Amino acid sequence: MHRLKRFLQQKFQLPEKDWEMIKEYFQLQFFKKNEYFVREGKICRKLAFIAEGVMRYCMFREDGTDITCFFSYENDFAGDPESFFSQKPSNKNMQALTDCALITLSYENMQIILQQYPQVKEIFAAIDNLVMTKLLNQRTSNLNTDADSRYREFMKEYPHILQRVPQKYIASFLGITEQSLSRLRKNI
Amino acid sequence: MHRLKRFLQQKFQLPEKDWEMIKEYFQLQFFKKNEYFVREGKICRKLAFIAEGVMRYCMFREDGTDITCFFSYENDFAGDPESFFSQKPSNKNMQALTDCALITLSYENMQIILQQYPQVKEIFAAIDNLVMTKLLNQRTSNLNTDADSRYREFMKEYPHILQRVPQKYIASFLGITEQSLSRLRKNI
DNA sequence: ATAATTTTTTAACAAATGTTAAAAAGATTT
DNA sequence: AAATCTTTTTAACATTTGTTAAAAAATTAT
Repeated sequence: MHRLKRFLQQKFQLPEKDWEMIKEYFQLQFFKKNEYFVREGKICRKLAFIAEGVMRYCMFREDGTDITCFFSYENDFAGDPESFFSQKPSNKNMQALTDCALITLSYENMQIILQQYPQVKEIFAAIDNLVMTKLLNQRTSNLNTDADSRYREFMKEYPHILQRVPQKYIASFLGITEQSLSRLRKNI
Repeated sequence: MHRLKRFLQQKFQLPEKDWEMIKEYFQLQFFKKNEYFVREGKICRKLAFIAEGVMRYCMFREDGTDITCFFSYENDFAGDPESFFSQKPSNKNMQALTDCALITLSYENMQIILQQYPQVKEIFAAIDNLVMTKLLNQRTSNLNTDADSRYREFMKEYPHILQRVPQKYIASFLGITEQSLSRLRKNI
């Protein structure tokens, strides 16, 4: 819990007393490696702050290929905003790649917070912006270069993830096969 | 102007009287084909609603390659949110690909609206969500398939854009060269 | 209309990545 | 510790995409 508090205070100057008011609406939940936090076809009923662990946002194509859209780890958010805010079934999955500690907020509790403590709306909006910016930059960074450069950039940008997740997921994130990734790693 | 009004009313149920109050803060601006709305290194001082035209969000690599991150057209938004909200220089460009009619909102005017008409905040937040969702799905759709499938998916998803912009931009959006795109188009 | 510029196509060859299959290495369970 | 399962590497060959250069087609400017 303490991690979320520190994050909100440092990044968004959430006042101590506001934290005291809203903290009871959050719940600390643990997910084992490979468990799913969001499932295709089901409604995403909670958003989460990742206190500990690495997760991936992924899709499964009809032909069986498994695509990692992106990774999230400590101090980032998890969940499918599209499904969460609309409370309609998600078309994506979010999976824990390590044992994870998530601080979750249910849809109902979010409603309560927004109604009772409207000053917190600004923070929710700021988080939205943060996530949007992350998405914008991610799309940007790995386009139009060969797999080798993409992997080098990945190593620079996400050194923390590199050690903690199987290469197959990194490969699918980069848009190549695990064999290709293994091959290009030889030349580095 | 009328297009923005209709959009906000239909999508977000903006009340007529709210529109009457805020409309004076927007400005109708025209951009000629190939002109830039956002420039790398400059602060994005306005956000825009695209009333007419097609734009692209792009980057120029040091090696001279020109990357199209994505396209936007009628009823979508334009501008670099990261630069706009932080009022720091942008690292991206937004270029008109056809003659465009934009309904713009300056940073100063946004501040005024948010202060004087706080009920509009919800709509701004909803727009943020809309943009985020678009970004999420875009990242998702064109990963881990060959260029041919990506192009076919692009045709399905963005039939409007197809006819209106040079193929080289579509190629750079798909992550291939214009020659490769031309080649695969032969087989369709 | 003509000229100039930009965009699209074509082709031959090079380089990168996919596919398949198998072995090796590493991790996890019994 | 052994057995099982998962991940990573390797290799040969096929396919896709990039590169270079040039011509053709389309668009824009004079």
